[in-house]
Amino acid sequence: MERVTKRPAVTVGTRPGGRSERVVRSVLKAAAEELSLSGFTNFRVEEVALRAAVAKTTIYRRWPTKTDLVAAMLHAPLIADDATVDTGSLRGDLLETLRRGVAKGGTPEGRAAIRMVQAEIENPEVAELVRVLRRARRKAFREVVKRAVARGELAPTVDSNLLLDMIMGPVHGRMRLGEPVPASLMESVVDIVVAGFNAAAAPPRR
Amino acid sequence: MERVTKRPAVTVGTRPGGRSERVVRSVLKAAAEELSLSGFTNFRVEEVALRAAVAKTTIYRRWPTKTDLVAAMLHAPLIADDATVDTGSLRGDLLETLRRGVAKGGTPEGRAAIRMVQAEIENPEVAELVRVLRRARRKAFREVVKRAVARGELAPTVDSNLLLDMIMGPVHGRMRLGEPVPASLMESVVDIVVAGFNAAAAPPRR
DNA sequence: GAACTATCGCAACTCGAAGTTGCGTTTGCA
DNA sequence: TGCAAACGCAACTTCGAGTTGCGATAGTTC
Repeated sequence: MERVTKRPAVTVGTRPGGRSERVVRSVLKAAAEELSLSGFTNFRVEEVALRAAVAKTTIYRRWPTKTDLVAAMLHAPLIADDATVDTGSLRGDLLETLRRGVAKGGTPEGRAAIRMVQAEIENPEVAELVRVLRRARRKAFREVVKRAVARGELAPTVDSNLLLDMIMGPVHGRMRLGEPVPASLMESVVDIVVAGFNAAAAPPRR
Repeated sequence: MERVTKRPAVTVGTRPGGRSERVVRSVLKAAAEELSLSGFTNFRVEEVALRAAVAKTTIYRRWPTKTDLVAAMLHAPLIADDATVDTGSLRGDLLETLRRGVAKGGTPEGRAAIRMVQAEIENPEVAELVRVLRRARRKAFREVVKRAVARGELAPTVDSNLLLDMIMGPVHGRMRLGEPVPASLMESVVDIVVAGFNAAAAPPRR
């Protein structure tokens, strides 16, 4: 006479409305707060449960590990505003792209995200998240380059990924250390990179 | 009748020879192995003790925290080869600087170091370590720039720190994700940056 | 609006790794 | 040769991640 009552260990999401939605929202909000207060390393799931006024088990049933929770929390906002920038000029677009990146990485959440990614880069899910975000960003940026080429501001042969890395890379170090990134620095970087791409493309070096 | 036998909780290093030296060396070696095998997050002090055939307490008495141990292990090798590069040309010097940086960051220890720095950047000692290393690197690089200016390859007004960031930054992202950094990429970066600095310096933009 | 069950709350767990303590033993060094 | 610095060992504390079992609540379906 076996009682075969299915007891799902993990919340599956067949009941998305009402209470469940409230729980998810308040947990993610509390997670964001905890992340910006404590950073990833000192992020405590129990503290999130307290903030969200929710049982710790409820959290673990929906997000099996701390990393899952943080990743879920970061996913939406980070992937959201990949709306294409379009200011009308290459310089403007690059500056705007850079500004947005710095704005993202400059917030406590952004820095925490970078930290998490670093600390957990061996974690396949985190690595996959990084790949997804990067792919989205590179794809969006390809449009910027395409328009610049159409305007004659760039050679058609430019490597858009390299261009993106070259404007974002130099400021990443400062962002990672929590240092400010002044607007003048962003402008210098963009100007030098643009000049460099033009000069390197026009005369075939040497 | 108080017995005032001083029992120092932490090893102070008044006895640097013989056994102590052997202990320090084998622990640091074991720590390096463990770091490259497990990364910083999964780095277990007890495992280091086993590898080094040393008591766990011995480790803790000399390096009070896991971070201290890893930092000590990284300090020597990372700060070591800051011998000035001098190939005779700016392009060569930049390439060599970039190559060395990539070589450092490409090893398992290097990646682990980057990861540790990220994860523990709130830790004052780690932050200080980063500042020290960066200061040393920037100082060494200033010589490179000075010689290039003397040769007339750069304007005297260049910001050497910016130049360093602009060659190292773009490849850092790949290094952090454990991706390869092909030589062709390094050359592209250097060429574009050099061209950019020259072009941006000569005509005062606009 | 009644029943079915997904989801939640609660309390008490296990587990693993960091870091500690006390004491006896070895060994560098004066 | 002797004293204290440094080590070995074993048992301990602490803390946070993740688990388990069961009863209570509340979406959803008919």
